[in-house]
Amino acid sequence: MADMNKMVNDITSMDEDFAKWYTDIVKKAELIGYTSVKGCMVIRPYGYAIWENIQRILDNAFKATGHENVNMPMFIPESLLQKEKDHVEGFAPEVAWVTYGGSEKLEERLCVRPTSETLFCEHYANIIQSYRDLPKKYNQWVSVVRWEKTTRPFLRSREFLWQEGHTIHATAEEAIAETEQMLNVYADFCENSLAIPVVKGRKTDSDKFAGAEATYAIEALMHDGKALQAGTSHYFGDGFAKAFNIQYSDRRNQKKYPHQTSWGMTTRLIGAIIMTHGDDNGLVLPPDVAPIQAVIIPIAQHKAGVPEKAAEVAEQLKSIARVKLDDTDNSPGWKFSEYEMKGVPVRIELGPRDIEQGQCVVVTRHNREKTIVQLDELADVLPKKLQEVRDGMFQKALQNREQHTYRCKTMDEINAKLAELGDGFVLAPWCESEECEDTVKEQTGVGSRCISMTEDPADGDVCVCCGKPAKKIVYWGKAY
RNA sequence: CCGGGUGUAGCGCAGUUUGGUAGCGCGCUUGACUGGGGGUCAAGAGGCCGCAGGUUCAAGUCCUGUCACUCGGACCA
Repeated sequence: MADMNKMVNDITSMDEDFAKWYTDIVKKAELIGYTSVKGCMVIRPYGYAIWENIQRILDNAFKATGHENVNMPMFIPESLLQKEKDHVEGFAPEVAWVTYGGSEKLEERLCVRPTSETLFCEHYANIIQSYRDLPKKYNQWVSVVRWEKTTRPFLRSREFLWQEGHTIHATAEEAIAETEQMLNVYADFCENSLAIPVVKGRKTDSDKFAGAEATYAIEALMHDGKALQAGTSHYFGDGFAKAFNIQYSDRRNQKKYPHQTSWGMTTRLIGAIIMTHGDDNGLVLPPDVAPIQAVIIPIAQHKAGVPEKAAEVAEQLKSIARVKLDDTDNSPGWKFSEYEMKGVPVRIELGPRDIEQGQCVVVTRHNREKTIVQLDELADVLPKKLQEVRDGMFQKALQNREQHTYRCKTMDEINAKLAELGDGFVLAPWCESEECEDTVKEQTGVGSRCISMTEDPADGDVCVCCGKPAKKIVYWGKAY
């Protein structure tokens, strides 16, 4: 790769952690996209194809749980954004403003949506009168803008693509159930389709979404031990409904405030894939979302019969998987490296020797294992190999997470574990005070990622920081 | 917002200290041989040295200004 030189030079002048980050993400991200225009991502075709696959799978899951797709405007009038106090305060520092329309100065500034709660609320206020109008379950696939000061490819860019789901329900119970359901949809998607093991948890108050009553998140551990928030699901209570005066009449003709949720996943998922699975040879893509699931590489193409057989195999596999035949005149070695770098899960090598014996060589990307497969069995073997790659990737990531999850009772223990075993998740009890949360971050470098949903403190557990009785078990970690 | 760094061929860089014909690697083009891990050889194309002033017989190199990009810190999907 041409940019390798730059990488090596840059690394020599960086500390080790940063060099690792750089190798992991910049080198790999450049294959599929990069941040270039004013901190906004340019996503190349290969990267966009990954996103399209992510969209397809998630969208099906949303439809299956009763959501409808809509599209809200990109611009939000300032007055509308101002309606919910916490919400504005949270987003104000990072919104981009439109102040001119053509050469005319606008009477009211328009903000470029950083998220669309306010627009959905405006919509709800217009359409909801009766309990019969509830629930409404919407989703939209759009881009949003947050004027970040520092940007990173796929992990943080000023404009990013995402889906945002917005729902409104008659009761708090229903809304809470929705919040949890979508968190589960996200977690299942990450684990099954992306082969990324995730921790489900609730955000601490200091970390929750601006305007939310509760924020739930899935957190994944990258292979360098840093944590990445891969998706969020918020429960709003009736705060937005009150701010936007959304009311419905219940069965007894009483005016009630409905309860809302929102949830989102972004192109950051592509960053998560890169950072979780990537290795020294480049990307490793989960088969479900890989643009090319299997690449066929003919060897010694000039020899009679080789191109014909390769084309025949490609044709045969076309309906089974996303298959590409690379019949360019690059050398086979070059192609091997190329598709490994691009993370193609399965490679099929087909040369004169193979053809003579009615076989081919199948190589799985995650472990680079070679298997000889009879050509007439290939159609059955390929789906199994793809599954094998998914499972192998998941196990590898899970193992990495387990090796880098430390149970700690004291601050000293946290520092010792991190120093000895490297960055990772720290599982430690907490008293629920914000002061302790801050102190832990200051003294150990790990911030609170989320509160465990599966585990509560045992009797006698005390806060890792202040020593008072613990109320929650928290996942701590360094964040991207 | 604070503090560093860099602008020279498509990409990555050297050349700047000490002013004197514009260089290297990769990529690209053409052809030949090759082909089971980025293969070999040959011949080519490609530059307003970020921009604007200044000093000088002479500026990529020195001076002044300016623009752009980038990295780290603090904040965030």
